[in-house]
Amino acid sequence: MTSPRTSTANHTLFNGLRLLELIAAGPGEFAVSDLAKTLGLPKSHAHRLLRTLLDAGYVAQSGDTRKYRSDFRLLALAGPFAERLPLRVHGGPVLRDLSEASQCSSYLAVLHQGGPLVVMSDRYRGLRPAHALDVGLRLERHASAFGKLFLALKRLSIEAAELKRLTPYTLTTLRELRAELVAIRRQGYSVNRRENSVELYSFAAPVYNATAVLVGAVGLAVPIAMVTRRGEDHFSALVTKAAASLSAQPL
Amino acid sequence: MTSPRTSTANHTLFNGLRLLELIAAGPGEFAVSDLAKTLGLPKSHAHRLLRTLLDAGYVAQSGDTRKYRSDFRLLALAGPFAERLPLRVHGGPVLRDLSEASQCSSYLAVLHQGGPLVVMSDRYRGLRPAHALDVGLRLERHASAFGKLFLALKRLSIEAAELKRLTPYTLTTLRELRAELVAIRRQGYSVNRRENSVELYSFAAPVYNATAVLVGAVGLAVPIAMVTRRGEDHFSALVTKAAASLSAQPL
DNA sequence: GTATTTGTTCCAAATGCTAGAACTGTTTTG
DNA sequence: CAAAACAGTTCTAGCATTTGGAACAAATAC
Repeated sequence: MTSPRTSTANHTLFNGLRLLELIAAGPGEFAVSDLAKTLGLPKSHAHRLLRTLLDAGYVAQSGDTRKYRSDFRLLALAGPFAERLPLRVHGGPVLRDLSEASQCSSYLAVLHQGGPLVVMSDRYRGLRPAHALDVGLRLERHASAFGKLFLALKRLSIEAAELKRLTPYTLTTLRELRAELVAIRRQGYSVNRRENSVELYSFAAPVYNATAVLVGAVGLAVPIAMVTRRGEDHFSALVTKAAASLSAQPL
Repeated sequence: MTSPRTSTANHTLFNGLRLLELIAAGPGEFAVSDLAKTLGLPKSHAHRLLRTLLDAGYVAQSGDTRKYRSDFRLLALAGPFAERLPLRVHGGPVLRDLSEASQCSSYLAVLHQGGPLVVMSDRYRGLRPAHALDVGLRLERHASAFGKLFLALKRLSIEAAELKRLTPYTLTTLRELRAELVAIRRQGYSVNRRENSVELYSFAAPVYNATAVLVGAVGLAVPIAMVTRRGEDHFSALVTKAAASLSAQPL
């Protein structure tokens, strides 16, 4: 949902989807008033939309607090689609192996509407903290390993206005970013060095299908302590190997 | 989506969601005319709804055939919700082990709006055929192992009209079904013997949380050939064990 | 080459959505 | 403990929005 309203689109459906996204994204329950405020809608209107989502089975209402939360029907929407995605089908074992080998959270992402979007994740069992990337999340193009990888390999254009500073390490000038993209194209993988969160490094490598078309990328989020101990090369080698093994599958 | 329209609900949102479900469920692409016909809407109206879904990023349009298909944004809806479900989080390894041990497809289901709904699936690698149950699918209450299990343990009421015959083995009288439910309560698991598809047996066992509340069930779909070879007890023991190990987790 | 599809655009009519105010119950506050 | 503030829900009436038939162009079938 980028623009609040487009030329000729269905207002009701659009707002209903925004509402559903909001409830689906956050954990826990949501009050009507808060939802209405967030979306800039009158309370009664939000309430009506909620009732429709309720009837359709996408949200449920807590019996006592009267607040709204996601309901299981939501799974019916994305489930079949997700299960048919070749990248996800074959990516499961690859991510599992990668998480096992690196002892970190691993991810699969695709390029969607010009930016990276997480389509699968697998976290190393035993390691809690660094599991911030939910499936469906869109990442910053200039401050994520996935984003920089796609910018580099698809040679996408980007404007200076987009380069928002997120940490002291974020690349905020086109000059810096362009140099980085050249390096990424040369080495075949990308590294995000605390550019998005000061606690994390991340790595990403491209996945190609049988006809050599870029179809996605494999990624890895690594706490800084682990990077200083094992070195960047260790992790970049792991993601590159994982991406290569996924590229060998029939995608 | 049970009833076509409810008393006081948003028509546009409701139809838009039905449209999105339709596209998300089926594989491949969909033509505007077919979608309109299926939903009983005028073509121009369906087209407008599609444009809204397009703008929102939930569907994409093929450049040449002009047909519509699901797009990645769909994952953003269910992704975060699915990843936070304790049953799914802890169920992954359990289903994997179960699929490995049984060499069959295994499933996780919950009770939703009075019927069983698949929330996770894992198919045994190497075995293609019996992977019919998509995540999000709702099953027959009287002709599925999950359905009968929930009917038995939650003591739900069911009417004779619902007992549609699907195969020669389907239980189509309340008398038969009641006897079956008594047996299920006694043995603690349920078996579906070709009652839904003539090629499949299926097994289901209940999952309880720490406070002994029924929160879901573990299931297994087994081709008849394998049942005759290994016996029912083999598979019922496997699902029961898997369900017990999942019940031991913090759900 | 014709005829029947397809997806898309247009527009007028009225449906049904919108949003403010009123209502009821619960929680917070003085 | 009163009373005020705020929760979710219901009501209503005006008018913006959706609606759906018909017209359009392009692609496909015959």
